[in-house]
Amino acid sequence: MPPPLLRDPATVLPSLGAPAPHPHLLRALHAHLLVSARLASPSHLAAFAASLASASHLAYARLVLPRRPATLLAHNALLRALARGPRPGLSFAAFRHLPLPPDHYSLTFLVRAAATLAASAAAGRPVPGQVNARLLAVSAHGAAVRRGHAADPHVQSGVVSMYAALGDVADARAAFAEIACPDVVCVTAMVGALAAGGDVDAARELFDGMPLRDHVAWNAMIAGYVHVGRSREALRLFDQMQRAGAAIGEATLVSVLTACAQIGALDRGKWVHWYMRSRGMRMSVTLGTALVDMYSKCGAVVTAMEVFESMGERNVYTWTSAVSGLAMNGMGLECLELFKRMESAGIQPNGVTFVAVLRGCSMAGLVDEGQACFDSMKGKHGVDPWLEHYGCMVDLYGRAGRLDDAINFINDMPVEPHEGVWGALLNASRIHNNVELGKHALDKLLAIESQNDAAHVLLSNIYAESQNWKGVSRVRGVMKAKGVKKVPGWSAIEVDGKVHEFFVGGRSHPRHKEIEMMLAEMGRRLRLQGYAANTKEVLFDIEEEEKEGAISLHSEKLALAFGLIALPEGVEIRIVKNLRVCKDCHDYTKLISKVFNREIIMRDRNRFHHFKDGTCSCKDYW
DNA sequence: ATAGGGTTAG
Repeated sequence: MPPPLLRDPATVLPSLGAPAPHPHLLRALHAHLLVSARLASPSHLAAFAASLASASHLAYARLVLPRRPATLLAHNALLRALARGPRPGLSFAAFRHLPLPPDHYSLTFLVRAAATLAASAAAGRPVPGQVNARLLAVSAHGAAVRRGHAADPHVQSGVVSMYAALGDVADARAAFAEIACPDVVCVTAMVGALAAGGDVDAARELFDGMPLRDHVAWNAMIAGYVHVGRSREALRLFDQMQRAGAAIGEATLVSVLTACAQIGALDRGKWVHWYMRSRGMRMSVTLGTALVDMYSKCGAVVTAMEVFESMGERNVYTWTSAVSGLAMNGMGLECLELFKRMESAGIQPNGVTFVAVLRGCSMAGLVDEGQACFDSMKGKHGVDPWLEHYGCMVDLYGRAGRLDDAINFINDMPVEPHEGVWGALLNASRIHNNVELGKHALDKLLAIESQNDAAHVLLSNIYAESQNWKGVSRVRGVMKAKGVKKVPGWSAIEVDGKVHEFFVGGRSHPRHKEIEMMLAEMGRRLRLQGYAANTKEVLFDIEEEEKEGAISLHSEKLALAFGLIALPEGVEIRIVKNLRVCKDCHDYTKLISKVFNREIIMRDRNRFHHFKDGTCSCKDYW
């Protein structure tokens, strides 16, 4: 009786991500295959070759394969295993040494290998073997053309997404244009390529023109909207997808959850969670991670942690989401604790994880702990600090008022400081009203990036907070002269599952009349409490919103007024803003929470503010 | 007897 492993060639195939079979097992397997004469069967040989190729047993595969009559089946199995393995670049070596002419299967595997390498390179991950992803992509495409398989639909769709993974929309377009009669898969690949390149409108046009859309096509389009931050459109498309009766699967829900996270659509996010449970969907790592992210970005950090704890399998993304969620919600100590748990669990943190922990420490004023984390990066975890991490450290010292430490840290940096480092110093100067240091940081910042909008706005706010109105108008003049563009700010609020978006000074909401009346009422009641706008027409929103005269209002005030009208008493008001909240709006919201006796949860670009009884969870430290 | 497009953290 052979071991169960040998009954079917398929069972010998390595599953993705599985550890490499132990050499002893491979030798035993080899012996069995030889003795039972199964190695003469091409399918068994193919399965065995794939098993050998699954990791570091490539040499063994090279030893076994040439001793048998060459079959493309076995060699394709090798290519397939290599393309899906940890070092896809090895497919190219195997391809070059093929003893037979490759077929359309071989080319499909080669293209997939190139696409995987391209994706790694685009993500900034080191490519094993130090290969040039673009060179390999072009050579894979070229091989397909030379071998006469460039017209195979499987190869074509792969080539389109391969160029998309490289970030080369023009080449993806060119490859797509060559397809005489693109099928639904090829068109979907192109929709994804256009969306990844940022041109979602072109993607949408292509999508709308599709004679037939399957669920993957819908997913590609929804993900495209999410990718460029047009989450409301993503959610609208998801509604249409359901009405169209397309199959809703994991990939769809992950994109929908990402959209909910972006705009703080907690009710919709909860609905997805409910939907998963009602359909008995498995909580995969990806789906669970998306849920943790959604709940924490919607301010429901307790639920986020419940989901996190309930997950059977967690990877570095899951842990990082949770660490980042705690940081964002101002729970610096808990964030640090979870990070330590991650270390004990043997999950290797990466650069993104460290950005999250350092930000958590920074927001909670945990200077020594943050310093210890930073010091452990390289030695203990083998993670080389990025410029972002240096920026986090300057932020950590600077926020805590240790401006000298921040400056010394910058002077001791082994690399040239980038705009983020100077930006952090500039922000620290603002918090601690150090105009001189702020000017210095700004000079450095503008020398690197003269069009930096946030820098100008920050300097203006430093002047404003120290009542230097001349300085403020000078900065504004400079901005106008240079044509520095400001990102428009928005605030979103969800009411009955519908997300309402407000822009600065906006009047386009259907209930704008009521909002105006509510704003007047809010102002009247605040004045009774002694509130006076601490800055008249001069204070910018911390980043880019501009206040133009007394009638213009920051978007969060509009959203807040609408929340007071549309949400019943006792229900907390949740607002999500794309920029940082300014001091005036922060003071205003604190008082509103007291005067109207409402809990207000506001997420800005960096963190959450939980307002209650006239105080904020950030302790005015942001 | 092997194959293509869509999904997670800053």
